[in-house]
Amino acid sequence: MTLDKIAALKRTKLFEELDENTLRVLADRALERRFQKDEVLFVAGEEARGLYVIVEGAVRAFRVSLDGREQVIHVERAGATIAEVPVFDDGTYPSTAAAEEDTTVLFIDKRDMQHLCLEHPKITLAALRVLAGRLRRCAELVEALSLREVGQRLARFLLAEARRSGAPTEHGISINLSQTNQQIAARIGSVREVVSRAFTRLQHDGLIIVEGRRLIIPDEAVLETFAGQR
Amino acid sequence: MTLDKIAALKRTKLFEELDENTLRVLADRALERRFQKDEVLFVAGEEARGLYVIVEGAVRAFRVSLDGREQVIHVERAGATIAEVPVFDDGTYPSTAAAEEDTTVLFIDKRDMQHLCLEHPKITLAALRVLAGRLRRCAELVEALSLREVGQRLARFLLAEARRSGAPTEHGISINLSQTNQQIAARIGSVREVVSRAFTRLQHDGLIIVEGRRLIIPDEAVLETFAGQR
DNA sequence: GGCGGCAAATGACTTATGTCACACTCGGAA
DNA sequence: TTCCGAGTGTGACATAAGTCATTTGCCGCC
Repeated sequence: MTLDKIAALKRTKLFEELDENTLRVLADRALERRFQKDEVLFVAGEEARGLYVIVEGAVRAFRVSLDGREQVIHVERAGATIAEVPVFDDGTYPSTAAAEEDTTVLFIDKRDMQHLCLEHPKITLAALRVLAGRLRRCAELVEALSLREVGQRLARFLLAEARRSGAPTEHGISINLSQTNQQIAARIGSVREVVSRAFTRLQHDGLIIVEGRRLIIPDEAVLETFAGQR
Repeated sequence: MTLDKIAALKRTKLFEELDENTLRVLADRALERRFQKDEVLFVAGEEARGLYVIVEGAVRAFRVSLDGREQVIHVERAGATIAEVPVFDDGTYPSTAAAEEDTTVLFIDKRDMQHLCLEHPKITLAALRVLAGRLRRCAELVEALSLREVGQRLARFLLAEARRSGAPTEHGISINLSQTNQQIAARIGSVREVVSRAFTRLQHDGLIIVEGRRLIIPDEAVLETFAGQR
């Protein structure tokens, strides 16, 4: 069904401004693909063939060290796109990408994208905004890795999760952690055990309340201060 | 003198494709400013007013920790631009920027840039490529900080310097280091002393030959292997 | 209702990195 | 030449973070 493809495209920052006709054409050329959790979409260094629109699920872009440790560069969810960088600068994929959960994507050929950009300058502008945002986050990550310790990085991660999926309750913001400590570690640049200890520490200091995989941030401002957020 | 302004603009990736007339108009509206070494162009978090084109010298964009340690996000030299991100996504400056040496820049108002983009889609495309490249490097930096140790990060830094300003000699690639160990530390995410030791180590292992602030990389490939470069 | 397996917690230990202190080198200015 | 200051080198030490091994807890499934 072409219909939900169109809807999926329209949800993205990149294509939200396209008219119905162009969307339809694009949707026709877009390939639907499904990936199971941890299945790899593409590998860093490969020649890039196109862009991925996430219809459902989530994808992480990451790098791996020789000993197998992963560092996540960014995670994108439904409505976002992956692999814009190599599509726009004609290089290889800068990171490896894998499904963070079972995921459905639309694949759009690089050439289709490039033609589209020439005909619809709005897409180029939208892409520019997307990349600018990603660059901001990337700089943030660099700062965190270099200048903050693990506890602070975890605090920042939790604050981000709270903003993304947290629910206010009478005792504070409640979060259902969908990630394992392992996954969190890969995002904040650490390892499982250290994340586990950092959690214990935050809880002990009263900055968070942990109940299994659900947790509560009693006071966002206090946690932000601890995180050294500006 | 408007003439050298035009030349300076034409040297950039962003404006190289503009015709003489548009360049002239842009040059007229561009403000020339000079900064001494370590003078600050703008501070992270400030409302962004415009874009900087580096005419001469170099500028570093960085973040600082509470205890004053700096982490450089990127360094740009003559012919490059600084602060595209906030100009294109209308936010605040993501990092603080300071002159890495005595520097001359052209300041272009954000609005001028935005108008220019609407009238000249090529600029938008060029900007896209610039940001894509920057994102690549930023991901590289994240990987290095998270998954490589200081010795490897230093090796990567030296390889990059070799490519930028190295000269081939009969004994290998020769580099004149213009940065102090302090500056290098801020770029690779470490501190002066540790960089100093890392240098000693690389030299001891025969990966580099040091003669004061000039050094030689006898075998680029070997150093690359050590750096864990793909 | 018990079994199996994955993830979390935790103690014990190692290590890379950062901190502090101090001595040394070098080049420019007077 | 001598002095000065900035930058470098290096030993001694502190510590956050990573590694390893083991236990505990939880949850789904047979």
